[in-house]
Amino acid sequence: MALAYYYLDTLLQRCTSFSHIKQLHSHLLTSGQLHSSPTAAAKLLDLCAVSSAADISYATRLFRRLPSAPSTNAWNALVRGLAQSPDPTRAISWFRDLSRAPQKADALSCSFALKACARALASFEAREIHSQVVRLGFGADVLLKTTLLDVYAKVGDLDCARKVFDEMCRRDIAAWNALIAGLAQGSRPTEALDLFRRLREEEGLRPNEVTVLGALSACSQLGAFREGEKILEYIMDERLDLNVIVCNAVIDMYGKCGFSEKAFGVFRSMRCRKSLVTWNTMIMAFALHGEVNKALELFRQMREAGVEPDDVSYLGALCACNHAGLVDEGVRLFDSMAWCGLVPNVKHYGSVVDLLGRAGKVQEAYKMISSMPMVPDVVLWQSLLGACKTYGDVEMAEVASRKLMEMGSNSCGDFVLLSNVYAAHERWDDVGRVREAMKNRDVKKIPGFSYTEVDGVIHKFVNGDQSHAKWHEIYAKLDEIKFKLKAYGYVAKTNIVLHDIGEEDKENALCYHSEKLAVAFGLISTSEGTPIHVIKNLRICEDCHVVIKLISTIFSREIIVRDRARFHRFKGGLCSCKDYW
DNA sequence: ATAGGGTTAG
Repeated sequence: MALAYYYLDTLLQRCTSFSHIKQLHSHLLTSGQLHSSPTAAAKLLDLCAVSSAADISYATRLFRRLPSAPSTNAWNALVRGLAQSPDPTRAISWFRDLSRAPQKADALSCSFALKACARALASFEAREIHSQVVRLGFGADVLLKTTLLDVYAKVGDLDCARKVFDEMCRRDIAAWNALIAGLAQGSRPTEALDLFRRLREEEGLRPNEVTVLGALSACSQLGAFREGEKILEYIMDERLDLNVIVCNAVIDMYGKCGFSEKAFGVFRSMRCRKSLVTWNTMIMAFALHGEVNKALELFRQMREAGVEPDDVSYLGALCACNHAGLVDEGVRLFDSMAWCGLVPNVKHYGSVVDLLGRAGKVQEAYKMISSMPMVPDVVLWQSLLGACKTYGDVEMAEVASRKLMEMGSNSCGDFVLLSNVYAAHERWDDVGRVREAMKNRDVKKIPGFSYTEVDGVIHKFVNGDQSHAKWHEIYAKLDEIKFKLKAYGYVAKTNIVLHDIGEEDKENALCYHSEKLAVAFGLISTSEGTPIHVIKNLRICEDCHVVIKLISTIFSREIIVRDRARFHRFKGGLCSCKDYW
């Protein structure tokens, strides 16, 4: 007997395991419904392809044995299921088959196929489907356009995403959200925030949870805490703080802007249930600030709160140990991952190698790299090389450098480190050889920059920068600083500068590092006693670290510097990193 | 009978 549709729907809902699906399949087969009703067939396919009990290979077999030509719905079930499967590229080829089939692709087919492109990072295919969307006459579909925009952003083609956005004749909040989030995730946070401002000022649309997430992520990257706090005010006004993901983003924003205590305040007082990500974000925030004990305490507490740590939690805890030089604790944590059934990934290895290397255990770090079950990446060898520089290990430095060359790394920093190791041993011929190799290769130098915010305006500096409107005053301040430092017995640490320039030039090269310019600018343009926040894209250099410590005493200022890896909080001549970084 | 936007990571 054929099942009535409402009865079929009930059955479909109750299918929670694969054996249920098979039972239903055989029932539809014996009752003849699979043949007589395309709807029933499509529904069964959908169940096989996308439900919790899904089995995509069963779905494809079922599809191929369909008695009559599959309906568009049947195709869609497959494309959707494949788009969510481990190999989303298969969805794209099924979509191509659909385009050649007598049944036409509809807007949904396109949407699912585009999702697959996003997951597979297939930008060429996304373009292809885009043109098909237009040809099929779905060019004005707001939902499809939003998907399209989102896909372009996710495959890294932000300019295309922007173009789709600009061409939309009607934009609702989701379209804005897609672009704001896309820009934030694509490391273009300034544009994301511009768009967020425009949305509020021009369009009269109300930002929702998703909007503020994109904007907060942009603030985290920029270290823009004033903007971040304004967004937090809006969140509280609109009661968006009932959403745990929003709370996580706020915690992250405070953490990345240098306020671990404020982050913890949000963590403690949030009105919704904490998720795994909440704990991980807070642990990482403490780690970033070098507050090991707080990070490890939270790591312990999360279990008591019934939240099992995952690989990201462990990474946060390892990172905390790394920033504090807790070697034994770090190694112990790393080893204990297996007890929880967690498999360390390259980042866990990276963290431990760095931890061992910084502590001077260069051999052990090397052993760790050699014993890794996956291919060590550039970052790992760079950590080892950095350790070799600190501890003057020439042989190991050569090993690491050779690996880096083999891997095609031609970043300036790698050469400079090796050259410094040789220089420390006064092996000038080798130094010259490295310099020669740098000239012969097309060495990439990442320009260092720092910036600081004053009255809502971001002031950015590069090394030796003279483009700022107030550069004369800034350099005058640095001269004053230089003079005062002498009284404290300061001598420039010129050993970290390349060796083919004169001693005085070396001192000058150091003297005008971007972070010093930013700090000097902070000193002359903010009132006494207010903290100065600086963000830097690279790691802070030894000389700047010494100088800024002294500045914090001489001028009684708290100076907070976020470098590539962590925060340095300078106060009263000391730094929160305890000179270990 | 199925569509768009989302947090943590060396």
